[in-house]
Amino acid sequence: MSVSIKDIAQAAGVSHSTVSRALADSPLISEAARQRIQALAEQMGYVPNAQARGLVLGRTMTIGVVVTTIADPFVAEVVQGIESTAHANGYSVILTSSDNDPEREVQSVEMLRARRADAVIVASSRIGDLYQDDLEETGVPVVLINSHNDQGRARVVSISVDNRHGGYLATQHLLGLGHRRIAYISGLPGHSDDSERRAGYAQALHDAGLPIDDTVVLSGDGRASGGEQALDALLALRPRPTAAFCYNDMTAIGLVSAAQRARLAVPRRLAVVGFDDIPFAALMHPSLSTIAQPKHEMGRRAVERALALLSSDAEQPDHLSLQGQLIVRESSGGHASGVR
Amino acid sequence: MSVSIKDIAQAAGVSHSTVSRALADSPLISEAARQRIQALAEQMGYVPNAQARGLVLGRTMTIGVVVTTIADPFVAEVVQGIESTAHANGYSVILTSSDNDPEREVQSVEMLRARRADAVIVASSRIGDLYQDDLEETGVPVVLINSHNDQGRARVVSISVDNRHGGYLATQHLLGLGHRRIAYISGLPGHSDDSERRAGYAQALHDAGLPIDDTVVLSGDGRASGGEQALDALLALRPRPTAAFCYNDMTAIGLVSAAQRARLAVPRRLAVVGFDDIPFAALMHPSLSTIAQPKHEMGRRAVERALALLSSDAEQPDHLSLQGQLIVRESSGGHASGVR
DNA sequence: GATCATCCTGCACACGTGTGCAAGGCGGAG
DNA sequence: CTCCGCCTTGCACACGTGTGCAGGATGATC
Repeated sequence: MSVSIKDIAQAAGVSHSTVSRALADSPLISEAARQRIQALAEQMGYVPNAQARGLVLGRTMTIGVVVTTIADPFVAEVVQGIESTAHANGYSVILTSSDNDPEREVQSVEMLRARRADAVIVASSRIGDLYQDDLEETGVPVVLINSHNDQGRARVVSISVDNRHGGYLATQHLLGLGHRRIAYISGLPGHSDDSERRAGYAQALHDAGLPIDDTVVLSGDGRASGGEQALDALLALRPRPTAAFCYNDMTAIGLVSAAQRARLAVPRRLAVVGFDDIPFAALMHPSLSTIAQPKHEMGRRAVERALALLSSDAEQPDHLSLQGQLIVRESSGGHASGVR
Repeated sequence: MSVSIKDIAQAAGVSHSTVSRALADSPLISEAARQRIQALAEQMGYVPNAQARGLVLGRTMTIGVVVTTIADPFVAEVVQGIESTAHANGYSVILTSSDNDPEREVQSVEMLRARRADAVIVASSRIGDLYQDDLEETGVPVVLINSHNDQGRARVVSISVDNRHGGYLATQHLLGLGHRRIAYISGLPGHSDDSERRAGYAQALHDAGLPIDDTVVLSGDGRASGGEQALDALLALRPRPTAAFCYNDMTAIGLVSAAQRARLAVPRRLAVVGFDDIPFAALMHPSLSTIAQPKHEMGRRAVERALALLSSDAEQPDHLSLQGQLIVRESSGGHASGVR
C-alpha cells in the first residue's frame, strides 16, 4: 500500500502526531523538524489519504453532480464549468448520470450520501421529488441548474438562464429585421422554460404594438423531430410567418433541416432563431442565430453558490437568474459569421 | 451529522459490531437481531459512510477519469459509457479535466492518488509522460483510451478504435460509389491516429488497384478551420478529386461548409466522409457519412478492463482495438438518412 | 447433572489522519 | 540553585466501519 504518516514517523523517529503537524505547517512544531519531515515525506512519495482526512474533519472536499446524461452538449459544458471551478477551490467532482431512469436517480443520490459529498449540484432537467426529500434530510446544500426550488426548501438554491429575457431578445431581434409575423415553436408542454421563453416572445410582440396570435404558436417536443414536424403546420398558416423563434436549438435545427428539404430558403423566406447555443449552432449551414446560455458561467456560479452555502450560515437568495446573450448568425439573416 | 452504526447500536441496545454484521448479512448473526436491526437502520435513515468503509477495506469503489475537456462531445460520450458501466458495478466516478494544462493534469492525478481511486481511466489525447511515472508508482491500474502505452508499463492497458480498419472502410465505401480520385484531408501531423487512418486509406486504394498519389493528401489540423482551408488546395488539383476522406468529422464539417460557400455541391460534385460520428454529423445538412467510433462501448470496455486488472492478477493483453462502423449518410451520396 | 458443541455477541484492534492535553526539556530570571 | 514559563513532543482519543478472537448462553447428549 501507499505510505502513511506512520511510515514517515517511523522513518523520522518521531510520533505520527509530529508528522501530521509538520505537514500541516502547524506553529506547534520546530522549524528544524518541519523541514526534515517535509523533505522526508516528499522523498518517500507521500500523498495524504483524503478518506481518512475527510473522516476526521467531517468534510470530504467533494461535490456531487447529478445529470441526466453527460452526452448532452449543454450538460457537458455546464459540467466543465463546475469541474474547473471546483478544482480551483480544491474540490473534486463525483459525476453521476441518471439516464432519466428514476431508479438510477435515487441510487445516484444514495451514492452521493454514502460518499458524504459536501454539496450536490443537479443539472438534470427533471427534478424528481423523489430525492429532493432525500437530499433535504441530509442537510446537504443543493444547487439546481435550470430548474426551480418549488417547495421552498432550505439550503436549496437554483440557477437558471433568464428565459423570459432571452425570449424577448430573440423576438426583438427578428422584429428589428422587419418581421411582423413570427411563429413560436414550443418545447414539451408544461415545462416552465418553455412558458417563460414564450412569455418573453409575447412581451416583445406586445411592446412592438403587435397582436398576439396563438395560431402561430406551434408545438414541438424539444428535439429535432419536433422542429421538423412543426414545419408542415407552419407552411399551412395563412399568411405564412416569415420568421420563427424556437424553444431551443435542436428544435431550430429540425425546422431548418425540414425547410431546406422543402426548398424553403433560410433565412430568405424563413428566418430562424434558436435557444441554447449548442456547439453545432455555429457549424451548421446556415449557421444558427440563437440565445447563448452562459453554460460555463452557470457551472461556475453553481459551485460558488454551493461553497457559499457551506461556509456561511447567512441566508442566500433562493434563485439566481443569468442573462443569455443574443448571437446573430446566418439563419436570421443578420450579419453572417462564418465557421470558426 | 448523519447516523452511524454506533447510533443504531445504542438505539438497539447492542454493540456496533453486531450492527455491522447485521447490515452485512453476516451468517454470524441471529435472524431475529438481523431483521430488527435492519428495520431500525432503515427507519433511522442510515446510509453507510463510504469513506470509513474504504479506509478499512482498502478499496474505495472509485474510478478516476482524466479528460482534457468534457465539453468535447467525443469525450462526453465515452465518459457516459464509463459512468454507466461503473455505476452498474457499484463504482463511482471522479471526474477531472485538465484543459490541456500540464500543471492541472499533474494536480488531477495527485488528487486521484489522494482519493485512493481504485483505477484510473485516461481519455485525454495527450498522455503526459508527466504523470505516467506518477501513476505507475502507485500501482493503480490505468486504462488509456485512444492513446498507447508506449513505455510498456505494467498494469497499463489501452483501448482504441481500429483506425486503419476505419480508414479502409471509408475509402472502400467511396470506391464502391465509383470514385477513383479520392483526397485525404489529414489531421495534425505526427499523430498516430492520423497516420493509421491514412494507412487504411492507402491500403484500400492499393487493393482496388489504384495508384497512391501523395498530391491528393492535403493537410488539415483536426478542426473545422483545417477542413475549410483544405478546400482551396483541393480545388487547385487537376484533375480535381471527386471525393474526400477526412481525418475526422470536424475537418469534414469545415470542408463541407467551405464547399457549399464555394457553390461546390456536396455530394454531387464532392463526396465527403468523416471519422468519429460526433452527434452533429447526423444533424447537419447534408448529413455526414462517417466512421462511427464505438464511444459508449469504449467507455464500457475501459471500465471492464480496469475491473479485470483489479480483480485478477492474470496478465491482460496490452491493447484492445475496437472496430468502427461505417455510417452512410447524405454527404457521400449513399442512401440518404434523414434527421431522426 | 455434567460435559461439550453450537450459536451468538462483545471486546479490542485496525485503517489514516487530526487535535486537546499533559509532560518533558530547556532557557532565563530571581 | 531553583523556579517558572515557553517551546516542543508524545499520548490518547476521535472519526465510522470491519473483523479475529474470546467468552457467554443455550441446547443436546451421555
